[in-house]
Amino acid sequence: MSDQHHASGGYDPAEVERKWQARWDEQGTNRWTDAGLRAAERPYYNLMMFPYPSAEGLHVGNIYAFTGADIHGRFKRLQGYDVFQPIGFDAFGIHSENFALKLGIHPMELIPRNVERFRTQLRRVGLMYDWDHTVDTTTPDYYRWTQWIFLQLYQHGLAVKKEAPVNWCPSCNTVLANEQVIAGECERCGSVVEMRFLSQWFFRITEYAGKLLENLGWMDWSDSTRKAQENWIGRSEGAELHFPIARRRAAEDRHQPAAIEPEKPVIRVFTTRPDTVFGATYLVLAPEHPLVERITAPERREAVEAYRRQVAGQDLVTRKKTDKGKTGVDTGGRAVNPATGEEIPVWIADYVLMEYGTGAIMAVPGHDQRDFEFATQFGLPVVRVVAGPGEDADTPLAEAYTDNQAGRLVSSGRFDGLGHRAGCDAIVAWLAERGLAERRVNYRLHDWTISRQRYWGPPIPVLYCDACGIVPVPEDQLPVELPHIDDFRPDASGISPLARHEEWYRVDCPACGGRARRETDVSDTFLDSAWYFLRYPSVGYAQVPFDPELTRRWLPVTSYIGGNEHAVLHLLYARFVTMALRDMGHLHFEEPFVRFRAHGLIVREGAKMSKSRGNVVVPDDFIAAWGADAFRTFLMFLGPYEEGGDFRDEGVSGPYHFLTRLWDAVLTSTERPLDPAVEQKLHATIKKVTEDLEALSYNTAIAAMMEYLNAVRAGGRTPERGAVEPLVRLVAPFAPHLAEELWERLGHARSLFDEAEWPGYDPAKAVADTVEFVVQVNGKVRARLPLRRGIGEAEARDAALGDENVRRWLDGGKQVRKVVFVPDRLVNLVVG
RNA sequence: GCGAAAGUGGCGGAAUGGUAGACGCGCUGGUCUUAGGAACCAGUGGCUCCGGCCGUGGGGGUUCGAAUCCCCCCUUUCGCACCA
Repeated sequence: MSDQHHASGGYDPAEVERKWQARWDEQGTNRWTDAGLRAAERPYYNLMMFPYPSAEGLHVGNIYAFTGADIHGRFKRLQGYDVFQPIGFDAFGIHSENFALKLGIHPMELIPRNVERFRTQLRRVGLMYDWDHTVDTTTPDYYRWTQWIFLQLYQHGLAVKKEAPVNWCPSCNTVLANEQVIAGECERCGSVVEMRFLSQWFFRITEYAGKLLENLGWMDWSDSTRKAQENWIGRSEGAELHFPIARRRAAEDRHQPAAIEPEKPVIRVFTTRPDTVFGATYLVLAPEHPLVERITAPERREAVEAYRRQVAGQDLVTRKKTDKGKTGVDTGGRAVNPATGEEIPVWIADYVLMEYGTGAIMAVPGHDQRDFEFATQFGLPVVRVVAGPGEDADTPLAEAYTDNQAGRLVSSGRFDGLGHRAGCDAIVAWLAERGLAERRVNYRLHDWTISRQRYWGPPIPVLYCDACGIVPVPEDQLPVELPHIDDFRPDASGISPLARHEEWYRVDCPACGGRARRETDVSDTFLDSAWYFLRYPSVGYAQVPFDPELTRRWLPVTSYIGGNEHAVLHLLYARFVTMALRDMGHLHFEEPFVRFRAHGLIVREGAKMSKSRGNVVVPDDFIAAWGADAFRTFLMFLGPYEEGGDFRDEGVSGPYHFLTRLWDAVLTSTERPLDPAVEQKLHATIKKVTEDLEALSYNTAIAAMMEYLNAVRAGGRTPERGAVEPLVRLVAPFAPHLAEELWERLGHARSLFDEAEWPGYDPAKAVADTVEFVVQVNGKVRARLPLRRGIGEAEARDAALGDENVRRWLDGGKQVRKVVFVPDRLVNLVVG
C-alpha cells in the first residue's frame, strides 16, 4: 500500500480529507449552540452506542458501527432534518481499570490519554459529531448525576441493599461478572472462581419486568434484539402452590392422609404445570432455602450440611451446567401434597435455584424431564397423571411425558379428562378455595447488582451511620468524588480499595452529626451508560442532569444504532432507568429508544477477529493507504449492514476505484443536456439510493451508484455535468470529504451539508419507456423482447407469438391453453 | 434442550412468487508500457452434439412459473440455557 494508487486523475484522499476535516473543525460544522438546540424545528436525535476508550485505539468494529450511523445522520441532514449527533466515552469500569493495572498507569492518567486518541481517530474517519456536546462518564460533572440517579432510585425504594452470591476470583482478588467467568474459570487468569456472599446494592429492575416486556410489542426494534430481550425477561405464567410441612410421625402412619393445619408453615413452590399436582411425588428445595434448617430431620442433618457446604463452594457457572448429572440429598423432612393429601419427601438439590421463583419446586417426575432424571437416579416414585392419545393411567413412562397440547389428566380425581389449560384453571381454583394456591406470573429477570468492589467507578453515594443506619448523601453534596489513590489494586478482602482509606470514608453523619462511614463500593459501569443519552443535549448545565425544555424537544431518541452484544444489558438497563425516572416525574416518556437497529459483525477472511488469531484489522493503516472515504464505503459495501460482512483486504480497491472514477467523471464532465437514457437511469438511481438509505441497505445503495456511474461513463463517453452533480450528493453520506471537495469544485462556496438538498426524483422518469419482456413457454424463458412500457396483454401476446424462436416451441399443433400476463415484465404461454 | 438467523459462482454478496448470479473482488485475454503496477477495453456458473440442457444444502409438495411459499431432513452461526 503506497501512494501509487493515487496516480490517476489527481484524487489524493489524504489531502482532501485533511483539508475538510480542518475546515469542519474551524467552521464548527455539525455543532449546535444551546440556542440552536432549543430552536430546532425538525429535531432528529441520531444516537449511536458510545465506545469504551480502550488503550488499543479505535477498533474496526467501532468504525463499522459509527460509519453506518453517521451515514444515516448525514442522509437525514441532507433531507433537511436538524440532526443532533453526539458522541462520548464510556470510560469507567473494570475493563479500563484492568488495563491500567496491566500497564501500571493510574487510570486518571491513562483514560484521558485514551480519550484523546479516540477523539483524533474519530475525526480521522470523518464522523459528523457535535464535539461541543460530548460526555465522559469519568468526569465529576457527569457522575455527579449518575449518583443522583442512584439516590432517586433509593428514595423510591428501587435501590436496596441485600446479601447475594457473587463470583470471586481468588487470584485477581475481585468480583467477576457472570460474563467474565468461562466454564467456571476466570477469563483473565484461569483460576477456578469461587462463590462468595457479599452485601450488595441491587436495583429492583424486576419491578418493571412486565412493562419492559409489554413495550417490546410496539417498539420499532430489530427483531433479533427484541427476541433476545424477551428471552432474557422470560415471562412464565403459572401458580404458586403451598405444600404444608408435615408433622413428624412414625413411618407406619404415613400412608394415612395427613391433616392440613392452616397455621403450620408451608413450602411455597412455583410451577407452570399446576395441572400435574396430583403427580408431585416429592419436593426439592434450593440448598440455600431458609426452610431447610427447619425441616431437616436430626438423623439427616450431617448429610444435609455436607451437601450445602459442597454447593456453597461451587462457582455459579459450574453449578448451572446441565450436563454434569443430578445431585441432591433427602432432608428427612416431609410435606403434604395439597391435592392428594399424601405425605411426600423433601429433598435439596443444586438444580433448584434460590433466585428463581420461590427457590423450591414440586417434582413431577412423570411430566418433567429433570424431575424424571432425578427420581430415576434416587429411586423416587414416578406417577403418571397425564395421558397422551392412546395412553391411559397405566401406560408406563420411559421418560417424562411433557406434551401439554394432546395430554389429558388421569389419576387426578374429579379433574380426570381435562386438558392442560382447563386442568390448570380448575385445580388452581380448587386449591385456592383452601388458601393453598394463587395464580402467579414469574420472570426470569433478576434484580440488577450494581455494587462493584473496585476502584474505577462512581462511589455509591450513601453513608452508614452508627446511629441512623443507611443515610443517602444529600443531593447538594454531590458528587461524592472518587479520590486519587495510588493503591487502587483490588485485594482478597472482598471490599473495595477505597475501604483502605479511612481519611476518605470516615465522615460525619449529615443527619445526626455522629460517626459515619461512606459506602466504599462503586457502581457498575452499566449505570453510567444507562442515562448518557439524556445528558448529551444538556451538556454544560451544571445544576440539572437534563434540562426539561431541551429534553422535551430532543427526546426520546429518534434513531439508535448499536451492537446486539448489548441487547440484554445496556438496552435493558437504559429502559429501566428511563421508566423509573418517568414514574418519578422527571421524564415525559417511558421508552428512550423508540427505533433501534442492530448492526452486524465484521469478520475477517471468514474468521472472527481476535488478537490471538492475529487477524485484527488496524484501521489506521487502511485509512492511511486508501483514505477514510474509501474505507467507509468499503465497510458499508461488505454486506447488509444489519448482518455484518467479511473483511477481505483486497476488496477495498473496488470502492476506492469507484471513488476515483467518480472524481474523474465529475472533473471532466461538461455542461450539456442530459441524454434521455442517462436521465432515466439517474432518476431510477436516486429512487433506489433514497429507499436503500432509509432501510440501512447500504451495500445495495453503493452498488446502485456504481452501476449508474458505469452507465454514465459507458464506452468512455464524457459525462454530462447534470448527470454527475446529483451523484456527488448521493455519495456524500458515504464519502463526505470527497463529496465536499467535488461540491466546491463544482462552484459552491458553502459546505455541501449546509447548502445541498438531497436529490429528488420523478417517479415517472425513473422508469424506461421500453422494457425487456420475458416470453416463457410453459414457464421456460424462450425469448426476450423489447416492448413499449404499459403495453396491454393482447398486444404483448401477439408480439410473443410473432417471435420466431417462440413459434418453434409452439410447433406441432400445440394449443395455447392459457396466457399469463405480468404487466411490463412477462408473458407466459401455457400450451398443452 | 429452547429461541433466532442463515445455507446461491473461485470469494463477498444481489434478487422475497415472474430474466438467478446485480455490484464488487479475483481470474483470463487485449491496449498502453523498457518492465512491474496503475488505467482502459472485452470476457468470466457448469455441461453442450451450439438446438439447448442443468443449476440457489438434500428430499417432497403447491403454482402457468419457486432461491423466494408449505412439509420433512442435513449443516452452520449467534443468543439463552437445570428458569420449574
